[in-house]
Amino acid sequence: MIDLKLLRDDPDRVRASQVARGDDPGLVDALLAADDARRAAVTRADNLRAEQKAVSQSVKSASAEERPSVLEKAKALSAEVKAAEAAQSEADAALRVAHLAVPNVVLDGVPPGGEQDYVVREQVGEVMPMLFAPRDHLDIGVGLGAIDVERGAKVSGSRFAFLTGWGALLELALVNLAIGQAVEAGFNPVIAPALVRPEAMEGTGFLGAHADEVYKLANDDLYLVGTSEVPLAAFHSGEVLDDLPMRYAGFSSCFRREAGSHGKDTRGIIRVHQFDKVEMFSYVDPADAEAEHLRLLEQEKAFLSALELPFRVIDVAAGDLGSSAARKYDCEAWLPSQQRWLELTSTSNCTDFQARRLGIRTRGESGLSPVATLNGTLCAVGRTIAVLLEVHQREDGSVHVPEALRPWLANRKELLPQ
RNA sequence: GGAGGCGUCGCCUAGUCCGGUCUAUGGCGCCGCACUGCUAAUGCGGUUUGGGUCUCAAGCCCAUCGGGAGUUCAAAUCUCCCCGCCUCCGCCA
Repeated sequence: MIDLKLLRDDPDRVRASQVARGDDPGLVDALLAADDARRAAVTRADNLRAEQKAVSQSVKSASAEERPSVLEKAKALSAEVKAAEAAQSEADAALRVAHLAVPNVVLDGVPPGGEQDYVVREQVGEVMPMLFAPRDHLDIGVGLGAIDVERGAKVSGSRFAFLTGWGALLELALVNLAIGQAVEAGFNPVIAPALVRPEAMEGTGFLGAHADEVYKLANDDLYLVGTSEVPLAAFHSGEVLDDLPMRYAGFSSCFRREAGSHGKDTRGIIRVHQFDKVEMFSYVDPADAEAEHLRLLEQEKAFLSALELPFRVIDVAAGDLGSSAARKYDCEAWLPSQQRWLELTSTSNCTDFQARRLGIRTRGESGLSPVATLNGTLCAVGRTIAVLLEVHQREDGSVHVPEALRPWLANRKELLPQ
């Protein structure tokens, strides 16, 4: 939720943000109107309550002959208060709807426009031309006995896979490498629940426009998380944090319905319903948010570099940001089989937008105020395995093992087809 | 799954039986001031959070006793539902 004070003081800035996102600036005026209406309703109800309270308190001290008329007056006021309170809760609800409809205000420098309007910040590593026709990760993975999508489909349906043998060990190696790097960098490691209550899902904004993406367990009123950003953000909900910054690296399984992506990335394990992920999450003072964002990006770059993968960093355009994000950087690795860049990590600066909704505050000079929250992928395992296999493949079907992963892979320098 | 107990403004706690005196008691901690070579001790004052009003300052007003609904002129207190924690029983990797 955006800061209503900012909205009242500088509505043009919020309108400009909407325009940059390709979103409706009219939502800003609707929110302003809802805010006005609510304040009017609150003032009216407050005043009536004050009056009622006074009369009500005089009931006890009233003399026997006064009492009936005082009681009558109190009853009449009580009914008025009831009506005013109903009007107030209606106005509250209307404000909430209008408030939730306005996404975070984008930061200065974010490229305007849609999905295609990203700006490439840098490229790390070179895309080496393959001297043979590259195979895709599924072919390679099947050859290694590392990926089994047929049995995945038999047991769980399409977009599910088994990781077996070297595939299973690769996952554990990646997770170990990622968690180790994060701990080294001062992140507190966390194994997070993958099932959360509605409030956690709502508070992080995942039941908005993308509610279709989320698995729900209706019998238990619980949701399966699509990322450990959800439990990590909700971790401190409703709390006052005195020791900022706080940094976490959470490991969890992630579940996505992929409702809107029929026919997209259907082959292999690039887009599946269940995968594991190591996610960084930071709570910081809002003044430090942009610096922290770059810090998360550096962690992602260091991790991909350790895997010896060529990648580029893009500054995602305003229209392609999630509603909570004020800025987002993606790292995209080169996928040889498709000759394209594939998103491997994504880091978002949510400023105080998410924290306001979750009630996560810190003590400042002028009392309590929301913190800033930031999240970033350190390693989305399945997709990273896919890219690793493709980039490090050799003509004979063997796969080079980056040095950083070898401690967990029996010190192998290469994986050989079965 | 069954039975019982508990939840008060940072922490602990009084109040709940029997509705109005609760503008929620006291202690600890914290902040300010006084006293004092320094510290400590002592004394005095302050210390929930959110919202409204406003010269966005003081002040004033409203709400807030785990959450919600209800009864009532009036609810921390009575009723119902929900959530969480604890104890015991059952089941279980």
